Amino acid sequence: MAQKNKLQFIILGLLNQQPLTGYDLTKAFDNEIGEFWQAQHSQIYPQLKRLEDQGYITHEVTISGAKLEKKLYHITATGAQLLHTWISDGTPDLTATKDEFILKLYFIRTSRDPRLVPMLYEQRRLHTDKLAHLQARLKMVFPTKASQTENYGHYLILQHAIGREAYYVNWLQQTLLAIPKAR
Amino acid sequence: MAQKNKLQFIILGLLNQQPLTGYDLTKAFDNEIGEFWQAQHSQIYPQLKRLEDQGYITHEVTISGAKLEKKLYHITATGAQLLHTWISDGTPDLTATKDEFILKLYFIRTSRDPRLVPMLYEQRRLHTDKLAHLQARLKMVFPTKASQTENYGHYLILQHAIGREAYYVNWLQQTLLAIPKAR
DNA sequence: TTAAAACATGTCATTAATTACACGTTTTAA
DNA sequence: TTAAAACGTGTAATTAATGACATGTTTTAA
Repeated sequence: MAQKNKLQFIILGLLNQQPLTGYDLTKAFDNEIGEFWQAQHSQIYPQLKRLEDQGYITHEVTISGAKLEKKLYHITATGAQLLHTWISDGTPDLTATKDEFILKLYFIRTSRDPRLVPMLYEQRRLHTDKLAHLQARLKMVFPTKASQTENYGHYLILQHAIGREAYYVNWLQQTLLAIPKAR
Repeated sequence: MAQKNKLQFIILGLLNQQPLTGYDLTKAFDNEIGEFWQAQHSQIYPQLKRLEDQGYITHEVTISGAKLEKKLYHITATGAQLLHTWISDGTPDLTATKDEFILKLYFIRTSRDPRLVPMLYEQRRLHTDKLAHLQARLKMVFPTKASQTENYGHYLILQHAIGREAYYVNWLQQTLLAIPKAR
């Protein structure tokens, strides 16, 4: 079942909150949703066309300034229904995380491999930075209890991502400590 | 830089351990390496041809039984060099995990959404099963201290995957407990 | 002995995704 | 005032990946 085109559901999910242009949707992937999903505008515009052909969204043209045409997309009732169905349906496939570092590690045969320790150091630095970044985001996006309740799912996944990174950093640390001091 | 064709490196990594046929490589994705990376034979055979065209591998034909031809692939010196370079090079891109459940969660706005609790239960069941599966694998594949040392990288990533799943299950559990009892 | 399962190797069609190409408008700051 | 940055919408070429199509051999177990 391939990647099952999740982009269509992300677009529907975002349009379900408010009408947006293709450009707005593209920006959304640079901001919050970009933390855990990526898409380029070259993928978004054709997908908008397909969703509209299928009747899941519609658009109205608005003029910005003197003549710049913007297409503001709205979700339709059937689109909202499709979104609801997707969320309600089971999610039984735990997609294996394609982590390139983990893949490389698989080919390291012994703890004496000189490439191992530098690899672990690099990853510890990267994941420590990522953790700090996510913690800063949580503080910025959800500063109050009320804000957490207002957008509960988003709050949960940010929290989850922080916990995941914290685990990753901790595992790297423990692994570094467990490696015999060479020679 | 797209997906950067990691399959080629996986093939090189496996051939670096011992000569294998396309079929053997396909099987490897059903077993150990399949825990964290997927590939079908329809992707593997063309990739073998490309790697051979580029001089990174060669093959010899052997006859199995009366006339069944098997192509046994070997890594070349330049292939081994390419593999080494890939492993030694930095791995600075932390690929965002495309977890469909997390994506759905993003669109859940409040803790009273009736879809939320069933979703969390399903994921808890799935990740609990996955955790048990990985723990069983660890016991089976690495029963002794010696076996862990013999294939250290593989041991590390299995351990890592177990820790990751344990964290996931724990987070789901905590999240379920934190949700107000409705109504 | 015979049928199913496993072994073995390929191609083709389609979809998903990235990068690059392409064009034009509006706003903002030097 | 003018140039850069941001806004805004598309297409084309290429690559990666899946699922289906296609064919044949060998081994194993009923």
